[in-house]
Amino acid sequence: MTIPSITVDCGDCPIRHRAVCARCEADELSELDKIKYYRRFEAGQTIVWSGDQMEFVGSVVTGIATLTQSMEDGRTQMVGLLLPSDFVGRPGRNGAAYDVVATSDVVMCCFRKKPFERLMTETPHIAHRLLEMTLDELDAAREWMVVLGRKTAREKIASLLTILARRDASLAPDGPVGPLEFHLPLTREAMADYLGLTLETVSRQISALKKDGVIVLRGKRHVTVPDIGRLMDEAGDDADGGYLD
Amino acid sequence: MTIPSITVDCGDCPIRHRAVCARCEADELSELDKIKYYRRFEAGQTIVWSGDQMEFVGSVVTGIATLTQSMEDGRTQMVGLLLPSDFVGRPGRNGAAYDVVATSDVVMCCFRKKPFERLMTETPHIAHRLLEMTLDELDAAREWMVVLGRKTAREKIASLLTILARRDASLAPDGPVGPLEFHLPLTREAMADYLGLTLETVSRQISALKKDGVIVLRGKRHVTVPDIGRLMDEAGDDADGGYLD
DNA sequence: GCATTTCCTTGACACAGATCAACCGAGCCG
DNA sequence: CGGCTCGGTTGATCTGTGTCAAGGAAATGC
Repeated sequence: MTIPSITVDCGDCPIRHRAVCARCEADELSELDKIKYYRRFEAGQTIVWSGDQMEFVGSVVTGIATLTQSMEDGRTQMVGLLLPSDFVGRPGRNGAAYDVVATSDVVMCCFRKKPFERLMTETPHIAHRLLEMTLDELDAAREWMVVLGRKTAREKIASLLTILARRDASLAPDGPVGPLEFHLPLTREAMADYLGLTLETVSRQISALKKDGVIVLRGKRHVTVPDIGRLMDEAGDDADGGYLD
Repeated sequence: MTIPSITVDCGDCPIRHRAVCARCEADELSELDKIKYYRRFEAGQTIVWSGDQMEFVGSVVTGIATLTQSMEDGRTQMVGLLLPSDFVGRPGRNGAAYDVVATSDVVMCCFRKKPFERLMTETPHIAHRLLEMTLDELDAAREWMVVLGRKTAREKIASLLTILARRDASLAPDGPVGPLEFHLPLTREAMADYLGLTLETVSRQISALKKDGVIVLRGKRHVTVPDIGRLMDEAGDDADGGYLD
């Protein structure tokens, strides 16, 4: 539920990166440019396997990826959703802790890990940004723990839709005005994995929200939210995400 | 489920701090000592209210504290458990994001926030440690998301007991040898808040684990684990916490 | 065209965990 | 001592969500 607060214009990528990218600081421009490169992944492709070495860090430029963790018997829980501008990687760590999977076609703006880490240690400003970003992620993870531990299925769905709606709105140039519309970037099964539900329950609750007029569906993936306040009420959140800093 | 990996001997406190404390680096010794002080909190006392300014960061020296988040209707979810040596605070952030509550009497080794942040920006080593600690916490939070989203009540209890047992064992001088014993530092209600259950379910599952010989209780709070492997099986975890770095 | 696959919806039913309620034992206080 | 509170246990019952199953709609391939 973190709302992007620090964004920078990379100059190259068609998004505003959150936090770390070339051209964010004039000083580091040439250095970061030297170690920057792009990678493309196809929908369904696993970007990193849990436990593997990760040789890069970077940002999602386009597309959606997920962080998931699986139990031995196959139960899986998504622990993070990576939307455009989100950062991927564990600077200072060797192995990946989770599977990173491309849910749609994904383009990532990557930095080679070793040089990036060197740059990080030499550039307090970058280290500081990374700490901020990690604290944001920690906040988001803990916020999600409330969703997983205490919310009903309907509230869970509403919470997820609220995040996606706000995220889309914040990327739009003119901010959240009028009824929000967005494309659902996840299958029902992926939503279930994020919410700790089954796909059948997800489907039923979406149908229920539709029947009650909280959302309008065109096809199965295009969502219109006539009243974002109504949706947030359904999510059981405080009036506003509650962010402070 | 994070296993403490970096500990330092503070020289003053009767614990080995995780990560940041005076005397961890000779260079910063005098500086950190200047801004260090102790605070005592009574059981039940709220150390920080969500949203309030936090004027310190620090480590728990003795006692147990919890991080909790509440919904408007009173449902509460614990999002973190603070045991001796754990770090408290959000360097670089102003408001607290959660309630921090002392579950037992607590002594904290605190550093005044502003000077600590200054020191942090001037001392790459400290900044780097804080990033590592925050990544640890993020891993732990995400690990807990699997517990909340996908585990059964019995598995949840076993997961919590495993954490507490391992934490106690790692603090003991001779490591995990023979049957583990530890004091349950939480009420059934606090356990329920951590696990996304009701206190009745917690009580029932503990009784069931006791009946099945997975644990032995003396009184209501003293736990003996005859076979930690058995307990970990019950928790549904991979053979070992799965930590890599 | 038809077959196949993928994603989704809906129904019937089962069950894990919530809810409501009674009670126990220990500690504390007047 | 009696009365009270707090933390915990256990039983009876209810219910939200999981499970199992059937089938629909759209895309893809032959």
